[in-house]
Amino acid sequence: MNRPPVSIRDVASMAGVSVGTVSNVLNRPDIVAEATRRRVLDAIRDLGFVRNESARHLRAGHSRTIGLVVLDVANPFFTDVARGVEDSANDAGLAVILCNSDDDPAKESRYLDLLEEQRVQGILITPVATTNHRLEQLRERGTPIVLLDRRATDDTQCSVAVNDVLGGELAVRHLLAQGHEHLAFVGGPFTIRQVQERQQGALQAMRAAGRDPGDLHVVETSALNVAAGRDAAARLAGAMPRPTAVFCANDLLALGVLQEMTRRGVRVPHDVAIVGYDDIDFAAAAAVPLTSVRQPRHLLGRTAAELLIEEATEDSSHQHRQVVFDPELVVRDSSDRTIGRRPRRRRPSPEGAAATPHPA
Amino acid sequence: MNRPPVSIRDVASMAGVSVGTVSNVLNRPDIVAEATRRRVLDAIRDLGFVRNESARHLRAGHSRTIGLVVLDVANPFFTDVARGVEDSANDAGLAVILCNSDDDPAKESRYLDLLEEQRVQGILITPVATTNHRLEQLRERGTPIVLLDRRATDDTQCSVAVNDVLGGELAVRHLLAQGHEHLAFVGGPFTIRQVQERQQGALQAMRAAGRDPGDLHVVETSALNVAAGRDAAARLAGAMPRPTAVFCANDLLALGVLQEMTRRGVRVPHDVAIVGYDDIDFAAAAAVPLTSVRQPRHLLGRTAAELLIEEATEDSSHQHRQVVFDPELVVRDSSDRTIGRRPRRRRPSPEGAAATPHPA
DNA sequence: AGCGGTCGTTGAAACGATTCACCACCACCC
DNA sequence: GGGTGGTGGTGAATCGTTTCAACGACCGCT
Repeated sequence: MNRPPVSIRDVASMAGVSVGTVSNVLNRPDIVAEATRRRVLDAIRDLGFVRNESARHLRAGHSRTIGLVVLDVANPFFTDVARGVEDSANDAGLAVILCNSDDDPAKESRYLDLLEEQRVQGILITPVATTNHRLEQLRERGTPIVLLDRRATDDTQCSVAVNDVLGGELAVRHLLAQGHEHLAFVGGPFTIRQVQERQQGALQAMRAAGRDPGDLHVVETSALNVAAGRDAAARLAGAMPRPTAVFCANDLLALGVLQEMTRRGVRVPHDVAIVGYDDIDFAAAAAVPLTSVRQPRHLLGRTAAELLIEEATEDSSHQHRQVVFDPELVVRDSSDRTIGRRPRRRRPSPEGAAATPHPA
Repeated sequence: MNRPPVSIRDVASMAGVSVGTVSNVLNRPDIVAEATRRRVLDAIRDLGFVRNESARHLRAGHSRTIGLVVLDVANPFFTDVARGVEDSANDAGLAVILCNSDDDPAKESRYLDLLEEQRVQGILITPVATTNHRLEQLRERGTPIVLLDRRATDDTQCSVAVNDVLGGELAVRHLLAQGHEHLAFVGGPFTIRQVQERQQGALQAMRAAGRDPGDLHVVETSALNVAAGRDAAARLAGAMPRPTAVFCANDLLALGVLQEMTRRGVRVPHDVAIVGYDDIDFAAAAAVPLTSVRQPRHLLGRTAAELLIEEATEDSSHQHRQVVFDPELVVRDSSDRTIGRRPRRRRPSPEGAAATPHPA
């Protein structure tokens, strides 16, 4: 069953050439004579020879892998980011080592050790804490690092993030343009940077429209899930004046608000408009398709990986960049005042994307 | 910035010992005298020495990584499985290299090459095709392979899967127990094994209850998404007699059915009961919380990784095993006939689990 | 014939850690 | 003093590949 491993030396002796020639066939086939090359390739095939990457990399000094450290792959955000990273790495012939820090600094640190021992070409990371001695150290020792979904505070490193303030602005600007007077923001806890920035964007949009930011009815939630959304909607329903438009810090909250409003007989979007954030698959598939702010997650991952690869390949001529992507507003029925005044449009079903290619 | 890499040799000369001793400090610290050990450890710290895994593995003959090849990590099913794999690998001190085959045999093959070159300890894979020459070859050359979410046809390999027939049986048995007479199955296309097996389970449950399997009203869909579910519901609404219970091949279909039924004024669960499959996060958070069949996804990944590690570690005494997990029925409002006849229970909110820990 | 230039191939020296046979040293005891 | 044992450390060989100086063969040119 377990045949002895076959090395370049075995190939060489079978083909009647030196190991150097075999290596040339593998790496610079053009400089080897046609006949020799064929003999070597035949031997490789017959013996089932497979290159040993460890040996290659020992010589090269670094491996053909990059590390990806995220808070949790089970989170759809990171899932899409990971896809982007992988696609990009794949194009460059690199493998991706995936690590979940679970928001735990100790676990993060262990994974960084592991990646450094693997001599990865570079590391993409959403660090648990903002300042991180281990990361500094890694960078000093020559491992390129790119921050994911975090903005670098100085220009000694690359980072890739999405502009959450703009996202909040887009949402509220849209609601104001629809003629809404009484707006609410639902989100929390405010210790989360994203929640804060999205609210900040909402306030900016108010100001820009000449409205008093104090008019924004803020409902702080204890979490970012559907249940919290339902609670928030219950609180909003009793408010005077009742807001006619609600911007939620994420889609789960928005779905909760939608459910509770519907249950209370408040019609969406006729009586109240709702805008969510993240554009998760279910936003489009909800009972009332949800307007939402979409982040270019796949692109985020892709770009981060490209920056990393560039930094790892370029010979110290690399210019660090802090890329910030703009999110995009996807308008659907939940915030569309024209609904009901004209025939219901069946948009080209976006939920096709929500299909599970694998049904399990 | 880029300091020269520091090797075990540098450590040795700084500590005034031989490289062998440094290696001993790293691998068998107990056989080194206290004083020497401390001197070596100090040198390691001062120089910032980091072991080179490539070199270790070149000697060892295999690396401390395992490969995970799935159809698509963006699919929540595989996301959870991947988490399980990673947790397990982490316990064993192994790193996971993540690969998406995208259901493309060519891409799968490329990744298998890459993993073999990395001399991974083993590979966990959901193969695109059922028979796969590359996999045979890999196994013959000594790389342990464990099939994920596929049942091995012979006992020359390990596999880990979930019993889809039983899942279908559980769903329909439950609906029959609730006293439903007219049942429907919604799912498709039937080329998908999971769809087929879930239907088969449904039929078995009918037979076991002494019912004519022909009574099951089957609606084949073209896809497994929300839109297809809505279409199926439209078709069901016109059927005579109209089924009072619908079992859907996955949750997206079920949510589509739920939406369309509600839109048509058909009340769930009063007029029609619905059972889905997969227990995705949104099942619990839907307008009417959805009864669903839950698969132990995390456990699936964990177990697969454990089998793989066992096979890779044990010295040929390994017994191949085909593990099949049983799914579990999670009953919620959508199939609960008692709803409305008694005060609405707010169950301990399961959608807490649906929170995005990372809000982005 | 002698020279310079290609072309194709060779062989050995790296890369960095591990392993193992072997040695130096000391202690102890007959 | 010579044998025995134990402790602690050494140094060379090894893993499989890449790289590069060097070399032989051959050709064309003077």
